Amino acid sequence: MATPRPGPNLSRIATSLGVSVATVSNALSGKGRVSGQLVERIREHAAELGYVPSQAGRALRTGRSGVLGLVLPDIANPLFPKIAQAIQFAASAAGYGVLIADSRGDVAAQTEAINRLVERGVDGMVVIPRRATRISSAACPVAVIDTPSTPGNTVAADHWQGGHEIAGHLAGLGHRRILIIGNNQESNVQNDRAGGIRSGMRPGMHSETLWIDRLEQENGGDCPLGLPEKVRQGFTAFAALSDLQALRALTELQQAGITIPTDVSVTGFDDLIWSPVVTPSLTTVRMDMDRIAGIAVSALVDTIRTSSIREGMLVTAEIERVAMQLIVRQSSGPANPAPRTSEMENM
Amino acid sequence: MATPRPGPNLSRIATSLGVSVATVSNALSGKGRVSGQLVERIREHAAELGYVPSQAGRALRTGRSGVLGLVLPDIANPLFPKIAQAIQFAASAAGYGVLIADSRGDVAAQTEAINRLVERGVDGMVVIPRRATRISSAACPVAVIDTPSTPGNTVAADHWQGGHEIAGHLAGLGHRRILIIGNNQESNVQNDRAGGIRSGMRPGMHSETLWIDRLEQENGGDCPLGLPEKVRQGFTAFAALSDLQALRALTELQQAGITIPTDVSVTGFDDLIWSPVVTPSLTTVRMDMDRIAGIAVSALVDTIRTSSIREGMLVTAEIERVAMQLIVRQSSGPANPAPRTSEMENM
DNA sequence: TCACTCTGATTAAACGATTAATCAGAGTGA
DNA sequence: TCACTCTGATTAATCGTTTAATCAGAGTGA
Repeated sequence: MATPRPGPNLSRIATSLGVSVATVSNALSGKGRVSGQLVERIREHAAELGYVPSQAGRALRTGRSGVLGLVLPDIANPLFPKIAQAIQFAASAAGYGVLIADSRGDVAAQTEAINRLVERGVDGMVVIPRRATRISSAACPVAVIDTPSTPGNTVAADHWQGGHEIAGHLAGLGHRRILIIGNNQESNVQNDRAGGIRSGMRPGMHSETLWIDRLEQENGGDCPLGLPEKVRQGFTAFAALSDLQALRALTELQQAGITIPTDVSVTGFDDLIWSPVVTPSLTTVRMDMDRIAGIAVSALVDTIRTSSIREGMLVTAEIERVAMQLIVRQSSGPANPAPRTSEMENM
Repeated sequence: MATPRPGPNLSRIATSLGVSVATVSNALSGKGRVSGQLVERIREHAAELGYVPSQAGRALRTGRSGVLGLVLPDIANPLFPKIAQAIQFAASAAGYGVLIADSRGDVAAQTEAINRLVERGVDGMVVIPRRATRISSAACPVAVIDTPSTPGNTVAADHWQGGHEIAGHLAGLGHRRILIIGNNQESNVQNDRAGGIRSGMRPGMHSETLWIDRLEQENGGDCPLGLPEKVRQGFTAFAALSDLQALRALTELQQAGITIPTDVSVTGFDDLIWSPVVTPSLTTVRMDMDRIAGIAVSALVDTIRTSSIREGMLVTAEIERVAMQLIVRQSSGPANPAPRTSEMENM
């Protein structure tokens, strides 16, 4: 039943060198008062013994676990791999581990997931909220990554500016009628992106917004978006608020015999995994996840280090919006004043 | 500097009820000898005080952290969300937390990531290896999810059978010439899938395999696959070994004016997020990740519970292959004996 | 010489849980 | 009455680390 931890502990190093555990601890941590040469001897011996400090022992004493929680209520979002990777990388660099928690999309279960993380003793957590969920009850510092317009947001991509980039790109190509395609009207992120597109349009340009969630509520899931009809109405550019919707638009248009980018242009957001490999490759806007994660994690870690009492508080960072970068590929091109409507058949 | 853990501990409950901590511990864990009514009183009082056991204290004493590691060397794989979700869900149900670790695709960094997890004191870990990486050095039980043909595999989808399903489906639709499209010739998973397809073909059928990694090595990344040429050569079905490749094939064919499924059929693997929403929606084969994760985690947890000494061992499960399920959608249809090659132009 | 400071180390007390060992008392059988 | 068992509880040790408090000894100034 006894499961002794393998490897040496402070006590073994201490007796082996004929000093006290406190001295070994001080030597390794650089605190307290230990003579220079003894520090060296201890460090050397610890290294050759392959000493690894016990997280459990340390956590028990200090009250800090060295672990951050990552809450992803919308784990189905294909952005997840990038987010998780970036957060984990940043946390790892700061000496923290990352405990993941998702709630299968369920909104109520989000609180449950957060509580579980707190029970596990995370020192803080990074939350990417599904909607504008209020994170307040957590008993630890919380960094929120959503969009700058969300109250309580710590840091996020500047989705508005990203939309602005898209609009500028399309305007420069001569597009005048733009269809914005989103899939969740409640989403702060998507609304900011759409707002950015609209604000970036030049005089004489016109836009309309198609919300897929509403469309599917009426017509059932995975229904056609009716984009060929929109082409007939004179739209020459389709600006999706996520690459997934861009892909949906792209394939629906292609299937209807509409050629991209000759006939119409399609753009997306996020530069997801498939964007470079589909034909035509997708013009999109990328967020610098590494930088965002770095800022969020370092702000979180700072708060953890300075806050003496374990309290639930929203972390703030100096830089709170990170610019998005336009990636021009092959799905966007000069506006065609008269797309060949002959070939268009609604499937 | 002192950061007292919030909330009550065993000692507070004990003094508050006038009993000893040992009794409280016994009452809550159900071990030892405590009278029925005292157990009830203690449980009640603990509940109303909102007692949450300290993982650190428990971990220090028992040598068990209650945390599993999840190693995903190929985090760019879009399967990741499903895997992570399934593993986390299964682990959570078994009372474990999940610590993630990835190595940015770097093979050497995989060992590093594993070591970090061990240092953090995980009780065991689930590894999805990139290639046939030998996992042996870890100082804890390891469950491997790859493919049944990998030596040391714990549990996995029956990729071979999945390929068999695809081949049967295409054969039933009258296809005779199938192009298999993979992107990594080293991958055990992809080779099993391809092998399954070949073994499921009926007499008179012919297949060829296109490895994208080799093609890109010659022609540069994101190069066209040259599929229209293959159509001209008489291939009527394109069986990709992953939905990402299927998507690449689908869009390349559509762009060349080839209609799916009228002219040719395209199938994939994994039922990734975009498969139902592209046009035409993708016929694919899905693995039961929840079941696989459930089996892996419960086998892992069993091993952890029974192995008295902390040792590195490969976990085995009773069921080691889980059937894949064919999802027929709109990208596959009856073979067209003479696809209209007139419209085909190589981009 | 005495009081004082400074350095370099040690002692010992936590942190919170688990658990083997112990113990008081009641009941039982001879 | 004595020895024994059984029950229901307590005592105390332990896991590994951190850190405040203490201490011995050397150096210093008066």
